[in-house]
Amino acid sequence: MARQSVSPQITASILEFVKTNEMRAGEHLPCQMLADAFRVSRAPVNAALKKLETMGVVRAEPNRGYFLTMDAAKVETETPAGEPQREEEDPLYFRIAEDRLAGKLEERVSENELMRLYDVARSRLLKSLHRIAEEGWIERLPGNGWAFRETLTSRRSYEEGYVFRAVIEQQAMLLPTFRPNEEEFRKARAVQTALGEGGYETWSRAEIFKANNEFHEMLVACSQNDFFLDAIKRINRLRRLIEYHITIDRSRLPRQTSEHLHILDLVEAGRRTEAAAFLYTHIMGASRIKTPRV
Amino acid sequence: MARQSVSPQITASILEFVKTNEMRAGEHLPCQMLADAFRVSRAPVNAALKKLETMGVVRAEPNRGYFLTMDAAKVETETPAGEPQREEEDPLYFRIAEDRLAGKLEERVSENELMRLYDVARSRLLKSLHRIAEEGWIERLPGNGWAFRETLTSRRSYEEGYVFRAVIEQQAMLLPTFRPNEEEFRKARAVQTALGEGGYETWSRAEIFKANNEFHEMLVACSQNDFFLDAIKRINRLRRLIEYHITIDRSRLPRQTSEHLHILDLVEAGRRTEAAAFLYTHIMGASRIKTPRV
DNA sequence: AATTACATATTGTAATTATAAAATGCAATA
DNA sequence: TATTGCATTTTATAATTACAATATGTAATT
Repeated sequence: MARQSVSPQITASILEFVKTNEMRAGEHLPCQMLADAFRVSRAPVNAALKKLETMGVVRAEPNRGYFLTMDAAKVETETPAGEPQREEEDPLYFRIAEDRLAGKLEERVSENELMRLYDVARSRLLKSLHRIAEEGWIERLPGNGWAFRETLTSRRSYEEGYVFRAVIEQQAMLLPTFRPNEEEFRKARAVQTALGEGGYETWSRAEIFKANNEFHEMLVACSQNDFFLDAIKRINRLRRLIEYHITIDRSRLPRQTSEHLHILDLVEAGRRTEAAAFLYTHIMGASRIKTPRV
Repeated sequence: MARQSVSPQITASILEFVKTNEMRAGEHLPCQMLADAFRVSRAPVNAALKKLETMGVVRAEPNRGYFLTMDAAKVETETPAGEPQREEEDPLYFRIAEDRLAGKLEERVSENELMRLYDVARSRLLKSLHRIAEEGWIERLPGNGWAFRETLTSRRSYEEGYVFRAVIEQQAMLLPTFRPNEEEFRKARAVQTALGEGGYETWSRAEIFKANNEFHEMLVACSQNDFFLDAIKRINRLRRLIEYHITIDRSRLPRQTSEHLHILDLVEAGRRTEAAAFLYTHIMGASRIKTPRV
């Protein structure tokens, strides 16, 4: 009846933090530092740390705080698979997306109708609807009900999306403020190489999709212009919904990753115009081959 | 205690509808047609028509519906100034924007704090906050409270916005799907001419700003790509908040309108590349001269 | 055949709680 | 001096409910 806690998310965030920072066994995890990093108070961080202690990832020392019991590399495998790792996104959101894509939901729907259909409380439904509205594929009608926009379902808008991405990313790279971030380039290179050298056969669809998006968002972030980055992030959130329904053609991934690496090469060689042009055709090339299930 | 009605908005919409369609006295206003146009049911439309009847704009004929009593041109002046014409946007939203721009609101705020400060109910506050979140200049923190982003307040992001607009609009015009809409061009020409021939001295700041935005959005709409159009609309909603605080330099308006007309000329002459390049410098030129009050 | 008028069904909002969670101040500790 | 541990204050949410507004089916009217 009270609100649901954020501390499970903080738990997951701490694990992620430990991994990306490649921390070692014995390192200290100061409470306030974690709180600042995740923009919450110390309270939920403490709750999360207590849980991690029961999981054996950290151990508490009286009046000194929590310390890692194992190296970052070992952390994930030690995590018990039983507990829901990260909740962050309400499954209801995905159910609505699926049903809309599958044509099970009419263009206009009322809140009560959806509450009955999914058997959820209004508050929870509204949260998902607001999120969807923020992503731009549903909107409140002036009177009762909501209306889906065709963003997700039409072939035409799917193609428009690719054009938009290609233009934004190319232009972002051509901005005078564009400046490659060495550290990020290094990481991206590592990921793309791993993906190209076998990862494309074993990684999950979600992992592949995430790696791809992060590559492109990293490039746009180098433009140092938040409006370009926001625009790309916005459309990528949409893409995720549609592309999950497309069987990934894994045979194309080696070529994709080598193209990604080629882009990094060109940028680092200072051949920005070439890189931007290549990026454009790289994106448009991806759109022509896949076929959305609509 | 129950919800607030949409019918006042419908009332305003009907007046607008009558004017933009240049309807004449005696013309019929079918209920269902209006309901479809505004995407509501007949109920609020009937309520609005009843109100318009008391205002003398329409008259009811039994079993035949409502009919205009005057020509569209006369409608607005006949509207009693006493009633709030159109509410649509909660003033609370603007108060928050003003206070944030004036630096009266910290970067982090809690809902209760804002409720006390503005003396409003939570439900109303949340509506404004959600709208602001959708516009991208505030975000929910994971725990309690909300955090403003620097979108509105920093000089840097103000300039980034101009770059984004210039790029998007130029590129939209260069898309192969771009196709000028004759009717819209004609209307835009009329508005810009009126503005250039004296309107720049008499129109209100809001009217000038609206005309300018509509011109640019019309151009982008011709690209037939909703992602480009959405991106521009999104950033224009932001701009409205900031530019309201800048004293319009009316002496620049004749030049601005003549540039707008020049763009229309170039497009209609089929010189799209030139038009797009000119559009780019037109937008960037505007950014350098104005100075935001921050 | 289209539209209205009216009766009825349905919908979403605003107000009001109880309550768990988050935030925070401060003494104790390393 | 930085950090923890703990007690206290503050915050936001989920569940309920009443009711005005919206939506809609249908007979009557033109």
